[in-house]
Amino acid sequence: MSCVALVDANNFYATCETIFAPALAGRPLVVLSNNDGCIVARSAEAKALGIPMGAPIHEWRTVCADHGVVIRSSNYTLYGDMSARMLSVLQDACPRVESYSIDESFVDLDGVADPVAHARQLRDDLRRRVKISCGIGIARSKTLAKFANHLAKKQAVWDGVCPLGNLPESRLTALLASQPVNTVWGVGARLAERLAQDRIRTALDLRDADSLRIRRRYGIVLEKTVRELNGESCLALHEVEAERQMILASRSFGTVLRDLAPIRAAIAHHVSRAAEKLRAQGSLAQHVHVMLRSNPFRPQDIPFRRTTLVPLAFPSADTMLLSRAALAGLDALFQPGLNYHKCGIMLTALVPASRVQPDLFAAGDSPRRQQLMQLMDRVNRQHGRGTLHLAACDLDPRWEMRVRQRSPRYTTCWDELPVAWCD
DNA sequence: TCTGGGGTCCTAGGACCC
DNA sequence: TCTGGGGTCCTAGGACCC
Repeated sequence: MSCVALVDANNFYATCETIFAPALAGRPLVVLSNNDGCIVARSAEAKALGIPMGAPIHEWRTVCADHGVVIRSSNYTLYGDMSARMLSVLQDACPRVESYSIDESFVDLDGVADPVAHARQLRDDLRRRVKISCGIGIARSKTLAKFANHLAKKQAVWDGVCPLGNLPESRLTALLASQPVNTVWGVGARLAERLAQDRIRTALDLRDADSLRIRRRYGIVLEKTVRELNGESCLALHEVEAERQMILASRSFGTVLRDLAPIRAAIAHHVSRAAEKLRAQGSLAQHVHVMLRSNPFRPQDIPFRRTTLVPLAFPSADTMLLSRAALAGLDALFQPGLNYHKCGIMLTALVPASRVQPDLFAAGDSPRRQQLMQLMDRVNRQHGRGTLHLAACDLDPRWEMRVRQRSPRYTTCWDELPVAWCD
């Protein structure tokens, strides 16, 4: 792979919100995280108001009110569906595509006669067919393609497509020198701080650093980054999504909880979601971890943050069995008298269901229960998530998160289809 | 009042084995 | 006086990503 493109949607969640509500286009808009807590996406107009990524919304309510900012809860059903549409447009045009995140894909352009023309065509297709505008970076390695994409979005001169490979060396050097080291993929705030002590402050400094020294001081991951910045492709394109090594389901509560009952209902709910994912990838879990914690941002609360591991007697994907294990773990963790804020479960030590031999003595999931799980998954796929669920999930709804301003699920829910005209 | 969720990979250190 | 060395496996924690 010596020519790779990164296609990345601009303001993806914010754009999704405007596609079926065109009256919102051109207005400042922010999308909130789960539980309506933080700002996780902003339209260009909201960015122009100085509203930062990741800020808690309550600190920005006044600014939003003063400037008529539209506030939306996140609608992952809608974003997931728009993401699938983007991916299918890319796959129509390119044989080798890696879906890297909900709004980004790597595309192999090796052997394409005119990669820039190809990228421009892709960009037009996405705009026409999905109404999403993208930036595209093209380079010799994934890390450089990410860097190019960053430039394509940030600097208007590129008109959305930045091909690093076509530039004279002096221009590339100047571009790398113009960007701080933390704009490089894989360099976060912590690493940037440490690198600065070694006088590595720009992307160029990192590219020109001694890779052996980087390996000794920072590890093998950053060494690969350095080599990638030098145009050596070290990170392969992953066309098929790998099976998950762990499956996590957690949520903060809509309100502070002190009782065990609603937390038990939450855990049963999280196990159900995780077990569904587990069965979807054809795996069994051997360990269930349960997590329970207080709100770290409330200094008046007694800090609490604990995890417990419940090993299973045999690998399983049975919601009821996993749930029983998780609830036992929760009961062991729970202490009366504390304010709780979030709980979750994690399934680990996953093995492919096909590889587990049924043991004569240690029983596995019984065939009848496997059939029941298959039926449950089928019903929930056809009639909506949660149609068939454990009674334990219903016992106490006080844990449920806040979703005050979610837009309709325009593309995946019959009752919420957009109305084009009416009498 | 109010601060997300779901992943990956690497490393260090301890237990254990021969 | 003096107490090995190399390997594996597991876990916890840290850093990163979107």
